[in-house]
Amino acid sequence: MATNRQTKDRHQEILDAAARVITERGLAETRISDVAEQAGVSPGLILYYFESKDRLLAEALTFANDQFYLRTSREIRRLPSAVDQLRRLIDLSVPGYLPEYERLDEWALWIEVWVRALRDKEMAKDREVLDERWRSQIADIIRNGRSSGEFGSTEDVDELALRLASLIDGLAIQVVMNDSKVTPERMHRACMHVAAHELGFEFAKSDVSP
Amino acid sequence: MATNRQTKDRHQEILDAAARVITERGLAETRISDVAEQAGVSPGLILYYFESKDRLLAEALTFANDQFYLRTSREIRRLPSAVDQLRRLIDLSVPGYLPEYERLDEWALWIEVWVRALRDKEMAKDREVLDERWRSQIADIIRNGRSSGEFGSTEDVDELALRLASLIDGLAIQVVMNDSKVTPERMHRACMHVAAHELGFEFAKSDVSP
Amino acid sequence: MATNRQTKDRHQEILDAAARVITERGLAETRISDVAEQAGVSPGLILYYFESKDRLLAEALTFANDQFYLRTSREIRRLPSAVDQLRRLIDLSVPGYLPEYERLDEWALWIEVWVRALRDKEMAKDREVLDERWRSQIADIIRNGRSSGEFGSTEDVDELALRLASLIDGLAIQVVMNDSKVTPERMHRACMHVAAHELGFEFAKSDVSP
Amino acid sequence: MATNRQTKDRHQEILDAAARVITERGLAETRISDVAEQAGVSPGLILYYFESKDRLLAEALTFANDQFYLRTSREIRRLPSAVDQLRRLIDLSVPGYLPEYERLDEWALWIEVWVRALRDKEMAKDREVLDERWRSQIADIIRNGRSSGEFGSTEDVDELALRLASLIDGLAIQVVMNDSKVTPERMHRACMHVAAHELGFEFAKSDVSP
DNA sequence: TATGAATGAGAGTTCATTCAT
DNA sequence: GATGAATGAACTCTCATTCAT
Repeated sequence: MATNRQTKDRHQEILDAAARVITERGLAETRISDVAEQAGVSPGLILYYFESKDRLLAEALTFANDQFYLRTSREIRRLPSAVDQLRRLIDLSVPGYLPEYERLDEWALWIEVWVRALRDKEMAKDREVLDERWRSQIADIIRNGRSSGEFGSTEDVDELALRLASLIDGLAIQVVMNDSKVTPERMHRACMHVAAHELGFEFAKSDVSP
Repeated sequence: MATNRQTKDRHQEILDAAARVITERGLAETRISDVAEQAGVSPGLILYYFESKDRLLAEALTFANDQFYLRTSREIRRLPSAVDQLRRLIDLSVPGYLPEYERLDEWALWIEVWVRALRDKEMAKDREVLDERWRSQIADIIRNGRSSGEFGSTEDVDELALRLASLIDGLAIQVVMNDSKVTPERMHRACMHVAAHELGFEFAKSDVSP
Repeated sequence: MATNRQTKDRHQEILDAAARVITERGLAETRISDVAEQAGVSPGLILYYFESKDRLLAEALTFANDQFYLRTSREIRRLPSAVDQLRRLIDLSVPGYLPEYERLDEWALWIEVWVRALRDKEMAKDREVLDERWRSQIADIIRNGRSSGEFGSTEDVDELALRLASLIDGLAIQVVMNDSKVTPERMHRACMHVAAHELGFEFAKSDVSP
Repeated sequence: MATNRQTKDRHQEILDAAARVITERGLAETRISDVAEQAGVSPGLILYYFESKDRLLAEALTFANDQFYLRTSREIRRLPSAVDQLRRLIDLSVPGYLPEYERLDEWALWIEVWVRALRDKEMAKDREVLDERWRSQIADIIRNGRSSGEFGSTEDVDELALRLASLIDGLAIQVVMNDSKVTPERMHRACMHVAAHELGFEFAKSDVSP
């Protein structure tokens, strides 16, 4: 239906606008009128589509993070080897590493998710689902690499995936905060180091050492 | 001086109260009147001691995190061997692992710091200082263990410290969010695993496997 | 346009209400909620139409004084002779002289303008414009009377207009303050005296002496 | 008594401080803490000497205007001829005319008195007394000049004094507001013109024309 | 006298939400 | 669907005033 179609578009448009505003101003400083302005509609309309500001922001956060996951996932699946996939995943995960994929915004939103999830059960659940999916993606890459012989045999894939994912999270926080000691390059090196050692393979020299 | 003393106490009392309220309600939901109530004083007094709500909350966050660091640091320095120190540091870092040191609150505050630091230069700087100090503590333990022969020789102490600290951060997020798949025990195991492997030593069997 | 029309009305309504409240309570004691009550709307709406309390009050003051000028001006222009015009202008200027034009309120507002203009550049400028316009009106009457032969030739019209306008201001202050020695009648007499002497003509006996 | 003496000093000091603050910030913007700071004491002490902020400000206003009157009066009485006295009175009355007696501050305070007197009976009464005294001073000068033959005979001294005093008030307002069309010189000329014409004498040429 | 910590009563302002059009 | 006027509930911050010391 045309109407339905249009409605869906408006939903998306508003979510997009909200995500952009949250990125710019932070969750706590985001007002409905900001989102309305960003979306080019009136504040009243926002609440016509979303039952409350709270619901809107929650949806916007998961929506944005979902978008990121999908984009990343699509890119990675295209690559032929597990080594390339893992390398790409790390490249994409380091905020500010690839000029064409800054990822600073996504990480900022991701941290906002954490804060909200501390007190919002719904958001906590969404976060868990997103995180789980992310770890699974890493685990899948590892399993593929093991099948293909690219990686050595590893005791427990899920444990390794957890360690890798968590390392990325922990490092990204610092990078995204502009920590002068933890640059994107240093984060990248650290991730590559762990990947190489834990999976028993050699990345190209250029990747591992500066 | 009595006056000075009292004034200092009030400052601390209010900061304490603020930290408690932030923990409970979250930074965004913390009102001056909440802090006043928690501290058992009038809202007006809060602004007699702190120039604005914003300044108060910022100070409360760094104050609380500072407190945590000092407590942890004091405990660790008391231990004789580097192995014990590292183990204790990990024990204390895992939220909900030690019943007597829940640490859930501290981690929640720490995440609030991150969000604020995204847009508040001052807070970003404070965060960097606190983080650096934390990494240094880990690095120092590693250096001590290497000198004493407890740990094998490691290529780059600072890199290792960064990896360990970041892993802890990344895992703690999930634990503190009550992720059903990432329990305190699993986080503990993951940290111990990395510590053991990267430092080339054996923890007691009971530590490594559940 | 209906919307535009309505919006304009609300603006005026609020300015009117504000002027009334300022008259009643004084500028310093006027609260937004008073204006809202007087206008029969919610306090929030006041700030929907005016960016701040300060802007509202400033606009209300100039608005009210503008209104007064327009009303007076319209009345005077209707009169055929310069003598009548000048007499009418004086009649209208003496607070409490004509029962049907008390003018006490307008003078009170005018004094509030002075105080504000002491520190508010914008208001100072507005005041100057209003005052200049007022003096011009007097000067125009004098010029007309000179052309028509009603008044004798006077050296400098603008100087005379300044003296007359200032005399009126200075006397009105005392009358509006309810000075027991400076009654409306006495002020009226004083103004007529000066007008007659400076312009070299005779008012009807009844005007000059009580 | 020493105590009494000191108390009196403190009273004066505080009144002085208050007058200075009112001049600087305006009556409405004057806070007790401002006065305290200006006087170099604690805010508490202000209310130890004055029963309320309102009383303090009212007293400060009349005090300051009283001071001005006394200073002017003393100066004038010293002069030998009525002509000189009147000229001096005018000189002193024009704000910004004499570099050594700016008088801008006093006029500003005087306008604040008017606003307050609109609603404060007490202040209205004080104002009337001060004003009356001022007009009497002018009337006395005129009477002296008439006795000495300096001035021609004038019908009604009090009426003339009222007209002169009011003219001065009305002009001073504009000068003190920095009206670009009403400069101190122009005000001075206007006052001298009226004085000369109404009293039938010739000032030195230099006084009357620019 | 003098201080300054402490209170409490507002006041302005913001903003989510509603609803008539 | 869409607007934007209107409301009302907070919330921060200010400041006169009190009072123990």
